[in-house]
Amino acid sequence: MDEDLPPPIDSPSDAPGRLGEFVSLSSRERSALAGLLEPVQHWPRHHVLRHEAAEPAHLYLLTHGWVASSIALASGKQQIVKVHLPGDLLGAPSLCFTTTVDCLTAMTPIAVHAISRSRLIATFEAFPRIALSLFLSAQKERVALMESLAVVGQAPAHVRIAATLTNLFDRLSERGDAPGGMFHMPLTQRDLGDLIGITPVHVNRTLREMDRLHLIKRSDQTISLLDVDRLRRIAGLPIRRYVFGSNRIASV
Amino acid sequence: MDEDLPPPIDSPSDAPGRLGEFVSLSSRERSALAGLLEPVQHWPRHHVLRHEAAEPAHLYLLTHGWVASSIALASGKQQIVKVHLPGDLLGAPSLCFTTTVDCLTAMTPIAVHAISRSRLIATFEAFPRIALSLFLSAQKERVALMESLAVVGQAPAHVRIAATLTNLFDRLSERGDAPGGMFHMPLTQRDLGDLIGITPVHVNRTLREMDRLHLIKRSDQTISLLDVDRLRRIAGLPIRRYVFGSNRIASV
DNA sequence: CGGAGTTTTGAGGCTATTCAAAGGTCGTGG
DNA sequence: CCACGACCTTTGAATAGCCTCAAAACTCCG
Repeated sequence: MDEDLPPPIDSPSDAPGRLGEFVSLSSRERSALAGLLEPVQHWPRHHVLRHEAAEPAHLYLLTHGWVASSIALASGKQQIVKVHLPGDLLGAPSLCFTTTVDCLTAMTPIAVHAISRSRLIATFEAFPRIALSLFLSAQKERVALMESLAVVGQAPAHVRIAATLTNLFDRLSERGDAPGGMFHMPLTQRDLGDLIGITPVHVNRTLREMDRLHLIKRSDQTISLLDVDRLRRIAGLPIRRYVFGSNRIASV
Repeated sequence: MDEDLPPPIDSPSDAPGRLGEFVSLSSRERSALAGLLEPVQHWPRHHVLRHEAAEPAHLYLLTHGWVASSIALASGKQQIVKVHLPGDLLGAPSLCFTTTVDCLTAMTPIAVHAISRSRLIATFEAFPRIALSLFLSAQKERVALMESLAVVGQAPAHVRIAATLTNLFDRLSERGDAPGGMFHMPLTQRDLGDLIGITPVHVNRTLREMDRLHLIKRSDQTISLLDVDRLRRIAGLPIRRYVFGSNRIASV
């Protein structure tokens, strides 16, 4: 099985990906979104898509691979604030600032479509339902950050790891990329540390302990969640249901 | 004492407050926003405006006082993810979920206008520029959370406190509520702890140490930042400039 | 005046950090 | 094909920062 290679999003109707997740868009709206996408670009692992404190001229739609969004502190440490997966829109938080807020780094080989900031804003004004959809997606990202903050602020290392792994599992599962709790895990232990606010050394000891408890199994760059339910209970976060399906905001 | 009570926002043109911060709205748009506001409600300190896991039928525009948005973990601990000040829109993160994400608690006596969720969404579709404006505000909130996460994840206690105090100072200063670095500080040391992920005992020792170093001075429920520049350097976060003024997105 | 919540202080313990180094993996170039 | 370097993982030992428990002093409010 091609379990760690999600199908690239190529056809125009799929192109907007998660951009219309909360609002069912008309075909006119979907093609307006697809029209924003510049030709696909491919980049290798470790490529910096956009530095911190740069000119925020573009956003990116990630169609393949993983991208970390990170913030550097004066102390020299950095926090990864989000690991982006395929379908995610990158760079939106910098939209209201004169200079980019986060650094976007490829954690795997990636494929992205650039999106012009000014054209996106023009599309907002022409297509209010697209604006509504992206607004709701932004709120969803806010909630993800709120939960990360809660876990990093209040929980010990093994809980932070459990929360991170179940979160990745859930998001990968939406595209069928984590069958049987197993998925490709390109983050190094240092990356994981930067993500959850823990030293790589301590990440190692904690992972090793979770391994010993048969919560996870690691091999190569692959991880298996052996007991997702128990990991969720350890993480201590509620399962959230999106406004979707029947509640999804219908087409006009 | 009335000296630290900011003037309430009452006239219809002011009512939208920060809702139009990034887009200059027409008077028609402004009155559409003002029309969303239900009559003002007043609540005492410690009142829970909206519990976690409740029905998300309303948002709130805060016009007076401080409100904490918090998330509870299974461990019994809670994280305050944001301290809202007058002009802030409360409850938006829950918009795309079937159940509310955060708990909204008054930290002072407050005044709020409820906003119907469904009417807000209808307004989005009718007024694309309002949608754009609220979208940008949501991105700004996202950045605030990203910075909180970075500080809580990577910095020791005194840095977290410096970042929190300068952030409050900056936001209060926009409305002239922190003259000379002095402002009313209704958060208890326990609240501060819940906000930055530190035990109240350790918050106390750290505040006391910062007091000794002449960085801050505390009395009553009031705090003075004696050296804002040094506090900013300790916090280690860049000063961000908003897309505003000449860059502000003009009226059609 | 009593009671509840907040601030302050002390002592001891635990989690996570720092520093250091060895062993492993992988890609690259000789 | 092997040797090398770069990076990652693993392990150990000592330490620092923060937590827990506990209790006293203080403030505020009824």
